[in-house]
Amino acid sequence: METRHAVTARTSPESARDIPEATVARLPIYLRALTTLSEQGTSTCSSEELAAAAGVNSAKLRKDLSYLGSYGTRGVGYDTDYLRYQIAREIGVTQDWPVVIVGIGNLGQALANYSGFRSRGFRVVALLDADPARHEEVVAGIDVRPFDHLEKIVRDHAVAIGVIATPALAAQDVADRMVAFGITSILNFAPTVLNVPDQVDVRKVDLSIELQILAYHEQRKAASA
Amino acid sequence: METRHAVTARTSPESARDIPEATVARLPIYLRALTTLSEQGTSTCSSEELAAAAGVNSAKLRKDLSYLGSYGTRGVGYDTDYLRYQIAREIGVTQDWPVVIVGIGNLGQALANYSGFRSRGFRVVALLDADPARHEEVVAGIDVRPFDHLEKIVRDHAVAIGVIATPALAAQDVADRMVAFGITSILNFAPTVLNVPDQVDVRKVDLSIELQILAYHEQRKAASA
DNA sequence: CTCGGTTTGTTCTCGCGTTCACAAACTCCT
DNA sequence: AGGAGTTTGTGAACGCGAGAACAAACCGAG
Ligand SMILES: NC(=O)c1ccc[n+]([C@@H]2O[C@H](COP(=O)([O-])OP(=O)(O)OC[C@H]3O[C@@H](n4cnc5c(N)ncnc54)[C@H](O)[C@@H]3O)[C@@H](O)[C@H]2O)c1
Ligand SMILES: NC(=O)c1ccc[n+]([C@@H]2O[C@H](COP(=O)([O-])OP(=O)(O)OC[C@H]3O[C@@H](n4cnc5c(N)ncnc54)[C@H](O)[C@@H]3O)[C@@H](O)[C@H]2O)c1
Repeated sequence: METRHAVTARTSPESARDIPEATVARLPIYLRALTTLSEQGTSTCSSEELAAAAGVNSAKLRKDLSYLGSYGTRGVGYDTDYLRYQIAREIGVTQDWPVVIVGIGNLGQALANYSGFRSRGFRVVALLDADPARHEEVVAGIDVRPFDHLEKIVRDHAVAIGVIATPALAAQDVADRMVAFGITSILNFAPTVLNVPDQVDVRKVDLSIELQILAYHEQRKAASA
Repeated sequence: METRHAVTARTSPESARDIPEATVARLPIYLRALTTLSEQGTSTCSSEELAAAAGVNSAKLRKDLSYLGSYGTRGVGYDTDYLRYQIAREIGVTQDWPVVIVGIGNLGQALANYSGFRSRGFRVVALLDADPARHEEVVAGIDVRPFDHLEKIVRDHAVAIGVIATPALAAQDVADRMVAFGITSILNFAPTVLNVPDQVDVRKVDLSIELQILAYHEQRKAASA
């Protein structure tokens, strides 16, 4: 897990509760589980059912939800759609967030083509690549544009979230410019450590690391056989 | 993070140490940092340098490394290549792991084309897809084959690790078959919770969840401004 | 050989996260 | 209305992880 703990309480009157980071990481899972349940026609669910759908302990689920408020009914459970809305609101995905993707190679194209973002609160407003040869292309109905356009795009669309899918060597530079132009959250797919100011959030997705963790346990299993 | 804690000590004579899960998750980062340092010609590095390259606290790094053994020299630091080898050996990536990818759509193709796996201890031995229309295709020099071939492939290549890049609805079924045929580690990209037996490890990569976590913090920043 | 400077390995403490267990609260049936 | 059954919300206990701090160990100069 990232070295990031409970968000320090900000001095705003509303939404005073600060939610533990571990809980924040699970809220999207609950949201997805609730959506599935809702689509299956379940209008009410107990913490036990929802926990099973989300793959967690029911006590943990209840404690997590208790940070948001008291949205259940004892003896009954939770109203599926109501809870779903409350979680979506807490996460902040009741409205769409504009997102820009930089590096439209193998991975960047797959991301651009992914329909799941839109339905989960995100909208890809631009695809950027440094390679002029790519600027002819249209991916997922969106023009691939030069990286230089980043500043204008961030300004015009009030983009706060950027996705980096460039080679590792370019990633730090891309991140620096994103930060300079006002992006404050970065999702990084390049296998490299990004240095950014404190107020900028970075989350990384590193497939090789995931596989290596699996390999470690796999080796363990083999050794004990 | 997954609900998975320190691996219970297995009763094997060798490699008796069991490494905390949090440390296991960081070892690949150290490995990558060491590779970078080595390529830059650094033959020795202190815990401070390596920690900076890996983006962690130096005390944490030293504690992590101490689980592997005592591979440093006080007053000097660590031999880059020697430590790199020791970590690779501990993770189990001194030899290649055969991997099969199921679901060769947008994402599966990007994964198949990704060269970083090979260099980090993994070898894609097969690409499988249920759609007959794809069986004509060759992706990254590998034939796309029918999903039915899974059993034979797992047997022939002794595959222990499987990657799921199918739609969410198909993922559980794919996982069930993988497990039935002997796969014991799964990397899941489909946005769904997989139910598998205890002895099977599952790690998930869910981009929407990552973005939603960023959105939450982003909303917080906006609220405090 | 000794001493000062450097860096590791480890101990200790603190805080977060998970889980248990139960009182409070609600529904439904009689 | 009352009681049995159900389920939430939370207090408390416990274990793991993070980081500070320091003694032990090593190097090199003199
Ligand atoms: N493909 C995968 O499945 C996969 C898996 C794991 C990690 N990754 C990582 O994701 C990143 C992208 O992988 P990929 O396979 O798509 O690589 P790729 O080479 O196919 O694409 C990289 C793209 O980034 C562009 N680019 C390079 N420098 C740039 C810059 N400074 N600014 C803007 N654009 C720039 C290139 O023109 C290219 O289009 C890499 O860091 C890779 O290690 C990819
Ligand atoms: N593309 C992305 O960037 C992205 C991002 C996040 C998550 N995901 C997830 O990754 C998964 C794949 O995404 P995608 O964009 O590549 O989808 P896709 O539709 O392009 O590809 C899915 C592939 O799986 C194959 N398939 C379907 N059922 C199968 C089965 N039972 N057995 C074997 N193969 C089967 C299909 O034929 C298709 O080729 C989805 O679950 C998606 O939600 C993708």
